[in-house]
Amino acid sequence: MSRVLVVDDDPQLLRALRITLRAAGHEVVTAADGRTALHEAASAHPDVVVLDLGLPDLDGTEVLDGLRPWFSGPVLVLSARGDSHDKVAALDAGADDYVSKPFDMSELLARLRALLRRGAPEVDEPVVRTPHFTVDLAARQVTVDGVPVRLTPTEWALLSELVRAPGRLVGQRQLLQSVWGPAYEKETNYLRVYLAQLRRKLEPDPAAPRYLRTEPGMGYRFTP
Amino acid sequence: MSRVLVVDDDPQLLRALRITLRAAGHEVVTAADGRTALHEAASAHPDVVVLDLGLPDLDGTEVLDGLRPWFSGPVLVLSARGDSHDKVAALDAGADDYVSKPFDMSELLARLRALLRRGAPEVDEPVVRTPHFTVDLAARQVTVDGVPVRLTPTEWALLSELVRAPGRLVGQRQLLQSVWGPAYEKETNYLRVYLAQLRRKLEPDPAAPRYLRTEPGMGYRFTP
DNA sequence: GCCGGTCTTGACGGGTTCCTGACGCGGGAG
DNA sequence: CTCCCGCGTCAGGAACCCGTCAAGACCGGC
Repeated sequence: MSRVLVVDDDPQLLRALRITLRAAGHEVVTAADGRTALHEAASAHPDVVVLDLGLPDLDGTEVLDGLRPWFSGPVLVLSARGDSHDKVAALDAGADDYVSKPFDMSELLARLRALLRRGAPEVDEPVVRTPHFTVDLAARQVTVDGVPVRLTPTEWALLSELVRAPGRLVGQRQLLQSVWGPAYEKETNYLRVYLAQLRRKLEPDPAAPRYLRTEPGMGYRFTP
Repeated sequence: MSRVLVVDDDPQLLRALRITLRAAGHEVVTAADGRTALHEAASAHPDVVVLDLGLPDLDGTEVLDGLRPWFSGPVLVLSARGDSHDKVAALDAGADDYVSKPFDMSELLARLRALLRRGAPEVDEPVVRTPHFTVDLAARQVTVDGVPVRLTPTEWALLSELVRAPGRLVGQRQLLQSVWGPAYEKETNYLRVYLAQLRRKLEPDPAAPRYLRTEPGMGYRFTP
């Protein structure tokens, strides 16, 4: 899902964090001291940094100072010291959150989710393009060859569900459930009707779908 | 500097927070229960919300749910309960930070600074122009072909909400919520009435809207 | 109390969207 | 070869949504 750089000098904690973060779907990069941390942050392009303040070579604030001029992603600071003076110092040095050891792993994960959630909209590409049409998720607008096309609410709900998973197959149950609700899991003819309408509005040749393909018996797939 | 909405039912804490935040250079708006909180959040346009979870009328999560669909600024949750399950729940419900009572005031301020630092600068161009009329968001004035037009408070609230998102579709729920408050989510006829009034005052041809377009079933869109 | 402006509320006609059933086609199974 | 399931297509009626108008409620200033 997203890349996390974990900086800590305690190998045991590092290992625990790596396992937990992997299980939560993150890609994990680790560093055991400040110098490596700065190096890894530059080369691995993490989305978020988890930084222990008690490092053998550099002070935690020094790492933050080295990071902040060019790294714009969120930084979550871990520390054994819990008094508020340290927290204020770290937060004002550029940290986005501060968690005292010992900490609860599920809370750490939730705080990471909150940080990533906020960072995501900027990085996330809310506009999907194909050679023939573009879908702007944020503005809720579709244009074919540059001219805006009007979609009904149902058409839009269906299209956005497909476009949010480019190249991936989306099961008909999932489509029906997220557009019409859990009670309509069996009404596959709805899909046929509305897919046809979408293709008529978007595809260059609606009879030979190029972007909104159907996988017989399984579902549909949007291929940019 | 920035506007803070503080939601807490303890008048003493509310007063302390107001004084401290004022001293730190913030503008402070307060609410003592969930309903007022949602209403104030809609009308006062705060940059950040400090939300106590233990409110007399609504559950804290309900306030978050009412807030999140349209409020994009950071939310810092205060709570008397400190176990990690509550923290995870609040963070996953859309909170950006979680502080347990009793808390250190300087830490709260530092966390607010961190949240505001990351928050979008919101350097919106305060004056929006179209070939036919201009909207000055800062001066609260609209001119059509150079001549000022009088708008009622409700008309203005609706127009500014639309103009703040040029080209983007604004859902009718969001419009109703931010103009009339969360209790009016279903009164879509208000929108019809006031959109008609706005079009009569602004559009060159009110019968064929060019700038304030309606997307049936979804909402309205301002296109410059 | 009166009056002007503003906000709410209800009703109606016209247009659009949604659901539903029917039909034809094609490919795989028997 | 035939049957049958799944898919695409089409069309019609019901339900919904929107724009419009007007009358009553509300609230301030005078």
